[in-house]
Amino acid sequence: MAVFDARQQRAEMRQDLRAALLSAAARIISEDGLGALTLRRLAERVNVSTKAVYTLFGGKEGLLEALYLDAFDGLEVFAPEITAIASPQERLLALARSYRTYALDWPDRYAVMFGDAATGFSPSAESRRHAWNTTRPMRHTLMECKPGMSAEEADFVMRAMWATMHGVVSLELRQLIGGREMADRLFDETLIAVLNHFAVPFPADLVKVPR
Amino acid sequence: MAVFDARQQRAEMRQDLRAALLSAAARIISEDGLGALTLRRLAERVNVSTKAVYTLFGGKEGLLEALYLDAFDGLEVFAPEITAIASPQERLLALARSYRTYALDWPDRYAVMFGDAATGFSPSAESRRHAWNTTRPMRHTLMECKPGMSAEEADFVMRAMWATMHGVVSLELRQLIGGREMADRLFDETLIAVLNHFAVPFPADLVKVPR
DNA sequence: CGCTTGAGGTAACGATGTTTCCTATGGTAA
DNA sequence: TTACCATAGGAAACATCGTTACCTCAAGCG
Repeated sequence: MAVFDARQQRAEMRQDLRAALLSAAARIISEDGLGALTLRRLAERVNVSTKAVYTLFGGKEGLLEALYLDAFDGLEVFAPEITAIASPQERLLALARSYRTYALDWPDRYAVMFGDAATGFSPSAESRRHAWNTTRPMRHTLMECKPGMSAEEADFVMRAMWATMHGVVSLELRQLIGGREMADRLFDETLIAVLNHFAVPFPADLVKVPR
Repeated sequence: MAVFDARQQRAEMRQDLRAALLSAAARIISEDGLGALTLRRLAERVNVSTKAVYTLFGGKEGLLEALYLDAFDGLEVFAPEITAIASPQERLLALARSYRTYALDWPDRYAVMFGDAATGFSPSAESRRHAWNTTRPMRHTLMECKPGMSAEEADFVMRAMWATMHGVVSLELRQLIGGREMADRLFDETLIAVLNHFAVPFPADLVKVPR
């Protein structure tokens, strides 16, 4: 009993340290960008040595993979406020817009999710599957918008939506799109273009686009 | 005269060294990825010291900016073979597909164009304008597809196309899309969805999409 | 011909990810 | 209980990175 408690306490401390490192890393990234995430700086902030990152994550690559998973999980944090919306169409639109808001609010977290190979990190197949799974609420809402839609079709349309959302957001973050209102229109219109193409009922007046 | 020749020869050697560094850098990136591009390795391959990169580019960031511009210029290399196509619609489709081919053939060059801030490099406003200018042939073809289209509208539709193309290609490169044939369909269908949405005449049977 | 200017090599500097060595603490078998 | 052992984590060294003083030296100038 005492032994079990001690073991459990050790496991908890391990988890606590892991969580502390992850949150500190996320904070560093939010504050000074992904390039500022250094093992020494991270360790100093949590008051441990850099070795802790190796025992817990196996190195910086493992740390980045954990941050990758956390960043995708963060996408779902918006869901609670949105699931209350009755209309599936409005809910789908809200989910899509929250995706963009998330990316614009935490561009460096988004960079972890879609950053290139310069970081030396490439997510594992399992992590990529996890990333895809975070689109489940959106796929579910999508099927509510078009009853009778097969799961395969929903998957395909979801990928199309994801691609267009990511495309607009990615170009916007790199300032390859004009201004904010241009990106607003672009996001809504490409979204509605894809939904219309796949015959997903979507009232056009839902998206207020000045033409 | 002899003075001018000598000066010209010096300038030429400068340009030669600059070109040699750029091509060697591109080769290193193609061979071992963007993370393998090191000033020491680059200098060794061209048989100069790392200082040459500083006098010619001002540092690694300047080198990356030059590679950024070159990578976008590489997009237009496909144009000559494509401009021969008579039908504007088929030409537009060919241009779009060549964009994807370019990205899939040189993923690391594409990473330089759209890589995140982890490299510590962010293109200047002028470089971004140059990047946008490489879409000119596509915009021109777009206007041929829909006579009477204003330049502003063409710009907007071009941005929508770019976003969807980049979105699909980006997810594909990160293996966030199923297989090759899935990405094939996704690319063509999102493209046609956008063009249809903006009322660009585009024969549906031009894109062979098994439904 | 003496002077200046600038490109480019050498070597050092600070910082990074990683590894090696060591310590100490908690669990385990006799 | 006691002696052994496994493991987490700290300290410091290592290889490598981008960068920068410092120097050399050849080309252009009066």
